[in-house]
Amino acid sequence: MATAASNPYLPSNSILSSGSIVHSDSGGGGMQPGSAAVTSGSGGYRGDPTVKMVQSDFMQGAMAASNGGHMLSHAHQWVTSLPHAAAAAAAAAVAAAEAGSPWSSSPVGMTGSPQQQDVKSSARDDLHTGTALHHRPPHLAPHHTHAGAWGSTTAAHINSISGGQQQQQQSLIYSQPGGFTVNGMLSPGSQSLVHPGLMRGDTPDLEHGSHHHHHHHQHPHHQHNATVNSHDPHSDDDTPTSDDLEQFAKQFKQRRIKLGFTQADVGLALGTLYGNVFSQTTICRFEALQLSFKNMCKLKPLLNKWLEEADSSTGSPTSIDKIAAQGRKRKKRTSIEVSVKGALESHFLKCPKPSAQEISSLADNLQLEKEVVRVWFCNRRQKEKRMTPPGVAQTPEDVYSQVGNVSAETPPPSMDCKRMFSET
DNA sequence: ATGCATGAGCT
DNA sequence: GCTCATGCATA
Repeated sequence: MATAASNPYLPSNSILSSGSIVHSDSGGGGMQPGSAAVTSGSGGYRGDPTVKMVQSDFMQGAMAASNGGHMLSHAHQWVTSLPHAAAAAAAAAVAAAEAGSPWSSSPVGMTGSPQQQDVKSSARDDLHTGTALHHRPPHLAPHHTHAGAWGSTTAAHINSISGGQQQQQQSLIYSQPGGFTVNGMLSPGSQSLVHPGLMRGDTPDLEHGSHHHHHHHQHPHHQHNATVNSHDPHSDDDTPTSDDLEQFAKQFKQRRIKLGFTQADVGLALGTLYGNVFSQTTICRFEALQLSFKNMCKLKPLLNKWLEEADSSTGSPTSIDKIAAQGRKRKKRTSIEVSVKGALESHFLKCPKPSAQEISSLADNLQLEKEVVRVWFCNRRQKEKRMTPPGVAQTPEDVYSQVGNVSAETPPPSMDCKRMFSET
């Protein structure tokens, strides 16, 4: 096959590159004979349908599978990223003051496993942002499968719950290393960010109203925790609660905007300060509370430091250096037609975790690469986890009110969703 | 602000 | 294969 040495995914055949993937017009998940121009037609790099385990956990219905049936289509293929110098846009007038706290409803279900590579020694920090008037009991609420978001108002322990299938993660806190930077730049001015000491008093808006009202309901649960070697089971000053995070995120966003920084600026600054750069996406998701609980906990200290640094430097020109240049080949984003998306969502509702075989069938029917479909499901599941579950009415307060669910929610028996469609 | 993607680490 | 963290590219 003609393949570029550098591109494992290079489309060997560019023959059938019909621009339009689809020209469907009817909603309902109709597929049509289109072209396989969806990112290369070659086999791809993987194709070993072997295992297939379905556990199926959460499932909730709250979406509709509707589609429009129009849209344009793009041909996808790999692109060689080009160097782009980003110009800094100075205008970031955002003014969004929306209020929405999607979460604070589902329990978290992650375990803690070490990961990461740059966890330095650390000192704990933060949490003094001003809230934390509450405490959370040392119990977890490993509810079952309904991953909606993260820990409820109280459960926030990331210790190690071993809920069922989640793994990995890293320590929550770490501070800056001895003082080196990967970018080769350190913010001038103050390195001891540990305590800005004084801050400008022009920001009286520290409203942590604190209107917490968290009740919880948790029940013992399955599994076994086991092994708990050294550890203070009582540390009650670490691990912020969901409320803490929510409050912090809001404040953070507000201050950030007030100070005139964009999300991207913050991400870069973090790199400069700690050596850990983050993208605008991550900052955005943090503010929007769209990260996993654990991830939020990890980022909070860093952002908190940045905040201190930022607000203490009245007129200091923030060091904004550019680090860029990424020369990597990335697959061009595949645009999935709305109609196809509708079909995928329908299937997702039926079976969030399709087997490899099912994915293949689906891919075939939808004329998408198997990999694309697989990834779509992965992303979908991930999204389900962070999105506010019911979305529908139900104030955070009401969520907790649902006591009585102390039933033993047995882990969903793995059921297999066999192919539900065929093409003969 | 988000959709699709990559990769690490774990089963 | 999956989850989870993270981000480029895009709407």
